[in-house]
Amino acid sequence: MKPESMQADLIAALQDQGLRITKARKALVLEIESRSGTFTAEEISESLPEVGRATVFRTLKVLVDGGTICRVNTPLGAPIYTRARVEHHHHTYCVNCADVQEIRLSNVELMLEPLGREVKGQIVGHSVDLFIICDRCVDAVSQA
Amino acid sequence: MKPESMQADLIAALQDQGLRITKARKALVLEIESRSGTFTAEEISESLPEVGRATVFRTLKVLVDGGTICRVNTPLGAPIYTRARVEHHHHTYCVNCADVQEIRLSNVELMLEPLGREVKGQIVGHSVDLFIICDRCVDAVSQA
DNA sequence: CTCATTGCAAATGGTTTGCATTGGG
DNA sequence: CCCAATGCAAACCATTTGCAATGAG
Repeated sequence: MKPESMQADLIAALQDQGLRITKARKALVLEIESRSGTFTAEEISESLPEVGRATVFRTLKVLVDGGTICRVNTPLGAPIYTRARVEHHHHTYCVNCADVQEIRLSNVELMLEPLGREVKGQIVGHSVDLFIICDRCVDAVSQA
Repeated sequence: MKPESMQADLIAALQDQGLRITKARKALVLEIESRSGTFTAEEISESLPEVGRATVFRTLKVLVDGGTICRVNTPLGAPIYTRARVEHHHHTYCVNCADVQEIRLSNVELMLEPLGREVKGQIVGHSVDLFIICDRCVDAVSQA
């Protein structure tokens, strides 16, 4: 598993969308790959001063449209992005420290199915996000 | 069920939070009551030119904090507000016309319970939103 | 070569803040 | 009376857009 193979899919995704592989896009993909967890447009932009702000947003949008990364709207502040490692997943959002974790809830899809019957119209997707107080914060709070 | 009684709870909610009943807040509550479905801060502000923009936002926030209205973040554009008629509920969001409907999914709470075991940290809330193509839009699309 | 893509800077949309003024209790 | 709440305008933040310059294919 060479470092190149890690980003191959992201680059491939761009090509699949008929997009050019430019210096800026390569830098962005590399930057995203280098991050383990979640990130914001702002953070990426800060790390890549040589890439214009607008291009960061434009490229993030393209990646989201291509399904390779995933945007999570947070109640306050800017949306958070995560690599879409799994086909479909959900998130936990710590209401205290705003940390977002990507999780795979094993049977959400299954359970959602019966709900469809209660809904008028065609379900095309869903968002199941859990607001939590993460372990770190629970500890911090209980000590205060 | 006099019109006054309709807004009593909203006014009461303000008082419960130790807030003053001012002209601006009365106007806002009345305006919210007059709307059947969902609304945006912008719409309220337009309908009440005598109330300052900032006050609209300040008051909406207060009402959200008080739990009497509910803010739904939409993927694009400004958040949408709905009266929180039921203790807890969810939303359908039409990806085509952006219409938001408040729905009560009978067994969401039940089904979320087992999911808690998969999650580290304390669950304090959740957001289950369904992205749909509403009846109106399904019709429109199929005719095109 | 040519057109997609870029960087920049200015514009935008939604919301917040500072501050002097007003008015509810 | 006093301080919470207001209106206004300016500030703010994240994001988008217009446009001329660049560079990938």
